[in-house]
Amino acid sequence: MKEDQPAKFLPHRSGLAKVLGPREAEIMEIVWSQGTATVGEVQARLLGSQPAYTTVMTIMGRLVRKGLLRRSKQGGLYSYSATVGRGEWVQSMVSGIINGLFREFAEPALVHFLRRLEGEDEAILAQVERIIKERKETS
Amino acid sequence: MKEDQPAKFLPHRSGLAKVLGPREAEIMEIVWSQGTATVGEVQARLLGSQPAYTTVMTIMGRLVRKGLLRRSKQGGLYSYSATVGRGEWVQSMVSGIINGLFREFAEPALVHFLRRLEGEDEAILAQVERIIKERKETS
DNA sequence: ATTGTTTTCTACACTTTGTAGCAGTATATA
DNA sequence: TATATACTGCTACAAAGTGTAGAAAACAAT
Repeated sequence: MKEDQPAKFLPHRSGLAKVLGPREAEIMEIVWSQGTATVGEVQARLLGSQPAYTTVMTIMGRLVRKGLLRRSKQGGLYSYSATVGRGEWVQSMVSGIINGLFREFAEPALVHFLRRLEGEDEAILAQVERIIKERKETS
Repeated sequence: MKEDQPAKFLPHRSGLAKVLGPREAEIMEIVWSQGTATVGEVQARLLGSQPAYTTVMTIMGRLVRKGLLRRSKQGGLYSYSATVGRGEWVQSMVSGIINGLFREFAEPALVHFLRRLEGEDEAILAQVERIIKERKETS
């Protein structure tokens, strides 16, 4: 699994907007849900505050530049699709952030993780136990 | 412990510049190391690319606005000091990021955390074991 | 009071993101 | 084929955050 190391993480925002602009996030969600989409289709799905067609195009162009979308001519007009699946992308984004955190703030990060761990449910604690056990046997 | 929820986290930068501007970070480090500092003192310590006095002042003023510094008149000129200690600030900053991560991406965050855990040293694993044991006894 | 330092205020550049217009090209349909 | 419609490329602008610094006002020390 690649670790994408997103440019920024904004803890106070919600969803993917923690990492992308709110519009960018909205558009990625639409493309992921459709698998493939044209600018027009995306615009049509932006029900609430529907931005101009060209606005959607600009943003999608930027997403291509950022490597999140790819596009190919499909009978005269472009068809956009995500370069990686949503789950995969989220996982590598999250991993990148955690690694960035540990790279410089390992101790406080661990402190907080462990504190959170105390509140996790049984199944997860069991999994953690298993990891530790395996490590013991290996070393 | 408060959780400050920093506005942004930039995994690719180093040190506090992951959360503050590079200059802002540099200045905070100086203030933390001195305990208390004037604009002039901070400027004097910015050895490499020494910015103008007023540049330092602008940045320190912004840090006051952000709540990281506080200042008080000390015989005619301002004396700046951090509102919280470095360790404390780092801890709450890191906690805020991790919480922000878990709030929406709990599963991938946990996945990655556990994967990291496999590489941690004995002492930490022992600590994790203890946490789990305590939890078992409590419930 | 004159000089030198500090502070306040203001300004500007650059980047990212959201916004959109205009002009040109391609498609479709009469 | 000609014209309407849709799409694309390019350009532009605003707002926020950050780094930069000057001008002018306030203040301290001699």
